[in-house]
Order: sequence, then structure tokens, then C-alpha cells
Amino acid sequence: MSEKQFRPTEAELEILHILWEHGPASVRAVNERLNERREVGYTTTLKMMQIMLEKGMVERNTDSRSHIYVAVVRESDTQKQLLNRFLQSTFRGSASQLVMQLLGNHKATDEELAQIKELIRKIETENQ
Amino acid sequence: MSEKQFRPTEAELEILHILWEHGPASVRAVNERLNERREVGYTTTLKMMQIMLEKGMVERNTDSRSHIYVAVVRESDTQKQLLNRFLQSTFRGSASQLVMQLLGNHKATDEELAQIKELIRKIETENQ
DNA sequence: CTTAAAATACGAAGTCCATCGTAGTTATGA
DNA sequence: TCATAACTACGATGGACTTCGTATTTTAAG
Repeated sequence: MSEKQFRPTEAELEILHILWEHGPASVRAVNERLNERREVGYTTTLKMMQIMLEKGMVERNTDSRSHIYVAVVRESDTQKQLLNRFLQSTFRGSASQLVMQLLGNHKATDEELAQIKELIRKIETENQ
Repeated sequence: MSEKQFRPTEAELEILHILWEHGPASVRAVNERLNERREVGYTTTLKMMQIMLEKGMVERNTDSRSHIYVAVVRESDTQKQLLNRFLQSTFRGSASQLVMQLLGNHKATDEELAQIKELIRKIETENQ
């Protein structure tokens, strides 16, 4: 299980990122975080989170007057889901082409490069 | 110049991939290619390509009755554009996290891994 | 020349997304 | 207690995307 087809939109992703990072939060709290990045009306955020509730991406606790929302989907699962799709549609499934494009454009710091090298080393030894 | 903000949709990308791979082509030809993957009506493909023309993603030669379309945007530019956005929205800009997710899920063949290693080596020597 | 096939042009519908306004409800503090 | 602030519910709108049907034009064959 857990192989559901969650496909959060960009606006939904923004909210999920906040919930993933800060844990359960009220609409007010999420809206304030959002507004650090861009202007969004309170009821817009509210509506978004209600829709996400319908879609099953989040759950909420309604004990107190201001409901507390929590992410149901996991960050890594969501990223995996979206990445697979992106890989297909934009790079026709070629992972190396994607990485080339990514690394070829100075998108990674030295530290990140080191991390990636380490990961490749692990995969290779693992494959022996 | 050439730093325009092209953001092809998934359907548009499918068509671009065909044009990139096979070069200039008629609507009929593109539609046939598309139908190898999924069922699409001819006029749907036609309309899509006309919209892409408006958006400036493609140009066409109308000398002959069946117009010949050609991609204007470059594959690598488009991929770069989409990748940057995807990296931001899904991985909050962390390139290494993206690569981890990608490689951590057996999405790369041994050959691809080798290519990536080689690329990293080049970047590193380049940075000396 | 006439007709049928093939192509283009274009409007329109349906869906999804993001946004917001308004109405109604609940708590609180003066 | 009662006015006000804070919150939820929900409808509606506008735009982008995708799809397709219909009308029109062009070509080619007989």
C-alpha cells in the first residue's frame, strides 16, 4: 500500500513543505509562513488546505476552534512520485541526462557534489 | 536574449520531444507518433501545435498544403528551464536531495552512473 | 469540371487550479 | 451581556489546458 497517486500541485506543495518542516500547524500559522514568500489571502490558504483535506493529503484536529493540520503524505514519497513523472515527461526517462543538466549548470555546491559522489560509491559497492 | 520564460505543458512537451527527435514534421506525422503512445484525435494535435505556434515554441513552413512544423526552443534550454522550477518547488532547491532520490531508487543504469561520475570528475577538475 | 479526401481554422466545452468575497459561527474581554 | 475579533464554510470567478466537433479550404483523381 501507500502507493497512492498523490500529485500535489505547486501551491499544495508549498503548504506541504511548511507542514513537513514545522509539523502540525493552524491555517493562520501556515498562511503567515506562506506570506514570507509571497502574498496570499488568508481564505485562499484556508480553502487550499480544505481541498487538501478532501484529497487526503492532510488530516486535521478540530478539537480547538482553530483546526490543526498535519501532513499525511510523506515528503520522500511525494518527491519520488513527482520526480518519476518529471523524469518521464521532461527527460524521457533518462536519469543521466537529468543529472547532467542539473550538475552542468552549477546547481550543486561542492558539498553537494561530495554527497552525490559518496552516494554513487555506495550504490556501486552495493551492486557488486 | 533566448532567456525567455518558456514553460511547455506536458502535452506540449510530448510534441516537442517528437520534433526534437525527428526534426521538422507535419501535423499528421506528429499525430501518428503521438498515437503510438496514447490515443489522440488529429484535430487535437493540430490545435495544440497551433497554440504552440502562437506561443512561439514552434514555427512552420506553409509552402505546401500540409504545413511543416519545427521546434524553435532548444531541448536543453527547455529542460534547464523546467528543471530549475521543479528543483525549487519539489526539493526546495536542494540538488543533492534530488539526486539522492533519483539514484536511490534504481533509476540509473550502471552506464548512467559511470557517465555521472565522469561528469562530476570534470566539474571538480574544472573547479581547481 | 466535379467530387471526395485531406488539411486547416476556430469555437466551445469540460476540467482543474488558484484566488477571494461573503456569510455564518464561536470565543473573549470590556 | 454583547460587540468584536478570529475562525470556518462555501460559492463563484477567471484563467490555463486539453479535447474535440464543425466549417471551410485546398488538392488530386477520374
